Amino acid sequence: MVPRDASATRRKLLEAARDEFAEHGISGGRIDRIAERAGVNKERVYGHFGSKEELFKAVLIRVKNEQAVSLPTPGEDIGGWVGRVYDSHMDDPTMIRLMMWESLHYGGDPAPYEEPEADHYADKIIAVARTLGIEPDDRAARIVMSLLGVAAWPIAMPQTARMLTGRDPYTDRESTREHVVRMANAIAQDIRRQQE
Amino acid sequence: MVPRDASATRRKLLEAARDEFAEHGISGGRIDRIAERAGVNKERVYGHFGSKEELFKAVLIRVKNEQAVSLPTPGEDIGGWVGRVYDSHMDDPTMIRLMMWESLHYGGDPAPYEEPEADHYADKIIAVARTLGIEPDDRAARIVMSLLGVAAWPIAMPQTARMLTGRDPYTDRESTREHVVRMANAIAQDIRRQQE
DNA sequence: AATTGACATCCAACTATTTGGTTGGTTTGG
DNA sequence: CCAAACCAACCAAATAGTTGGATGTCAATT
Repeated sequence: MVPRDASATRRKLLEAARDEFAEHGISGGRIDRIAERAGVNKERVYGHFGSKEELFKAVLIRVKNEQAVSLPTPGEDIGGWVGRVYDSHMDDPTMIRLMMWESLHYGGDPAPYEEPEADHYADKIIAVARTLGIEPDDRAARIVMSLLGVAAWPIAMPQTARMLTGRDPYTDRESTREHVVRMANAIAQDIRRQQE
Repeated sequence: MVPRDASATRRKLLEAARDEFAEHGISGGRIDRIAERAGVNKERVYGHFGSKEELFKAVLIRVKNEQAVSLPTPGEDIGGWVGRVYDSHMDDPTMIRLMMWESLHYGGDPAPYEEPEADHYADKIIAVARTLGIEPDDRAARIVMSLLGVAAWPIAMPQTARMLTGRDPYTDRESTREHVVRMANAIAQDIRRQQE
């Protein structure tokens, strides 16, 4: 029923596509290169996924699921958590790049595969809310969003960072990290203070 | 010496290219469409700019200069300023999209045209530093970067925002705005407190 | 004032190449 | 022997970039 391990081919294609799309986006990504990277014939892309667009979606779904587990979990120390998130993006910007391509491709509209129920971040929201002593509601969700943004922004927009600070955010990694942690702590501090 | 107003053609091309690239990026942007949008022959793109890549750079340079003047100037009220920045991006995401395409295209490396001297944000850094009572140095620059990030993040990453909050950041504009302003004030508050 | 030469602007049509997607046949495991 | 997986070769459409000639503008010349 499953001759010649098709699922392995599928996985190799997904990984190759993940790298290719992270680098070049959906318009710039080349099916030929993906097939070559995967060591598989080009036709297999269409056999498994149907089209370039569908392959792109499949990559995003897979990567988002992976990210749900690979992203550090927040503890008592909000700044420390945001620092770890910063580190993980810095070590491997694949995720951040894919999400930027996704955003640019689908614009403000929901991506066709998005299910609102699939909240990969629910545990993060709960953990942050507990640490901050607030309810895990919309407000907490938005705070998590902004904390993730504070960590990702200098990596997502290195040109802006460079123009503002005059330094390269990659060679200047340590001090950027310290700054990011401080911003996160400032936000956490402010929420805590409002609780009183 | 300048028959048949070439500079007008050039300007029309730049504006058409700005819109096209903001929508589709450099790989997805089509020279034919740009020429058509501008109401000009395709060859004029090459006459004026040489290549697609050069046209993209020309657009970025132009847009960054425009942004330097169109971006609100910070006053006493940091939150209010960040709120206005949020509004301007929300009303017209062209700038934010172009900078995302730029970042993805050139990666961490400096874009070939970047001049470190051209600090379009110097006045913003000075104004923010004054309001916060700190020196207009690296630290102040990084703070401005993060404040701009806080304003732009929900617009740059609507998918993330939606997945986290379960709401559409575009229809949910007002409360997102309030949140962004609060984050900015939290950061400002924290800096001020440290001054004591 | 009219003519003309020089030159820059502009365009329709063309080209070489790339690219997403397809097809027809071959291999492989059950 | 059958169905699914696989592949080499192929195709039509799209696309960045080019070419050769036409058209408009200015300035020098008559």
